[in-house]
Amino acid sequence: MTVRTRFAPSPTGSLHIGGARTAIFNWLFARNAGGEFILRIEDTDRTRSTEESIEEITDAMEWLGLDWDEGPFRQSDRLDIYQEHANKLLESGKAYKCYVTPEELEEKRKEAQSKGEVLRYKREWAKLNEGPDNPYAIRLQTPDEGAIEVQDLLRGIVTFDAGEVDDFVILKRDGFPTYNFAVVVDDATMNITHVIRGDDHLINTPRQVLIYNALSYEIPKIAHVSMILGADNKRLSKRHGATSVVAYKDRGYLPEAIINFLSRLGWSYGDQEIFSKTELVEKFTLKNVGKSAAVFNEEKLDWLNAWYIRNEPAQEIAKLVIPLLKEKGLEVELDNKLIKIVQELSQRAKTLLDISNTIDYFYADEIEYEEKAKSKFLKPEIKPVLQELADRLSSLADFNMDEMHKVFDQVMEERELKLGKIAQPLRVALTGGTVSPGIFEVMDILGKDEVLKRLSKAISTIPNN
RNA sequence: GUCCCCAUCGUCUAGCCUGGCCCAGGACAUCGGCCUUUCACGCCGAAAACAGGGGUUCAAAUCCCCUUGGGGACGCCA
Repeated sequence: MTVRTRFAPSPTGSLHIGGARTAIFNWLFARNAGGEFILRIEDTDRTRSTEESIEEITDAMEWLGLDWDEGPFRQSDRLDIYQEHANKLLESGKAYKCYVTPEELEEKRKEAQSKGEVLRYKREWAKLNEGPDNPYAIRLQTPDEGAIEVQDLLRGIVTFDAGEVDDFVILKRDGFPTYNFAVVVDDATMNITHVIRGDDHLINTPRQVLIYNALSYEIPKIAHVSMILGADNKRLSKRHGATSVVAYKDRGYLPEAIINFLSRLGWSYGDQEIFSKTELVEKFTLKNVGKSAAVFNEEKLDWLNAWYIRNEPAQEIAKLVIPLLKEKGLEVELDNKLIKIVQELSQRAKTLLDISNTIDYFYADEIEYEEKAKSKFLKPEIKPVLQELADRLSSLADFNMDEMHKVFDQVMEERELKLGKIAQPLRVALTGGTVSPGIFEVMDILGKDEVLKRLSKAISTIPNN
């Protein structure tokens, strides 16, 4: 039988980190098994679901490279299927109509709460408000005692007391299914073989088991993976800062880094840290998935992102940087110069923004000096050195790094100066600051004319003692 | 409160199932050093954990129990 997994987000916001991890696990599991990955939108909450969210989620998944074989299906398009199933249960007496209004229940709930209790729905309330035209919800008739066993691929058999589960709603009075009902009907009718989802759903599973049984559907294999927590050990949420995939995209992270990082959260393969996507597909098994919750550690993500920026071809990174520069009002083409710059800057960037934010001096018409750098390095005693450098560099017929090195060797020897003594002032002259790629690389990228122009500006800036 | 899940360095984790190879390995972060024209990269090194208690056993991070701690769920949300 073909393995079929699914990712079933509810469109109430953009794809968040936890959802992305679940999606990745399902995707990897399916791809590893040569199976199929289905995308299903769980939009049964009419008040909270939005079109924009659906688009944001699919965009984020495409960006991550999580391609799906079927879907996106929408539960809101399948209402007749759920109703059909609910009617079947109604006819067989496994479910019944409940006329109690949500408001009445809410009141009872509050009342119980004030007594420190939890409301347990009572079957005999069902006929309250009964009338031919009165709206009703459909509830599943559940056993009052006994044990409900859940087979979990990661945790083994988890046993629940049937007494804990009361007659829950499967079809709301608006005709929409509840989460538990829709999930079961969908997973069954879509022939899902493996359900991989967050830990927070484990508690729902006994209810779903009851539905499967009532419908005489086979229960798929289920694995509950642990959740991702924030640094404070609380469930990852808005107050932890950036929690959506797009937020990380916008902050200059690469999809490869996110995939790699999220895969390693709760899953491992010996001591290996860096995984290409193909490698992940090859190596992913549920056996290596851990059971405990994982804290989202942005520093490690940074390290991975830096690794990918460093190791990706400069041309590819350059393509990603261009739109970022455009946003800053810097129109740049994908040419040799840009690729060379990116090649250098990517060695010292954690995110794409680190590149786009430190690139300006390569394109500036006029260099502005950082005050501190200027006062520390552009001092009178260095003026003749810079002048000599300028003279010698200007006479170079071939402005390449070999020749530049020779010029520097000569100047260093004559003046008995170490390279460091010359390089820093020169760096300030050329870049305006004290941090940049190697000085020869910088000169190579700027080219002879620009180097001489900037040198002469620096020289004229320095007072004569 | 009730139910469910979880528990190895600050963090992600290896080892746990199938006890001995573990005075617990790797990675991020931290600190020190080397390299060096700055910043990075790279390399070398340091510090850093089996939550506590009780069993079982010749032997326990590994098996069992209790405690503690953390998380999740208790909706006509998903």
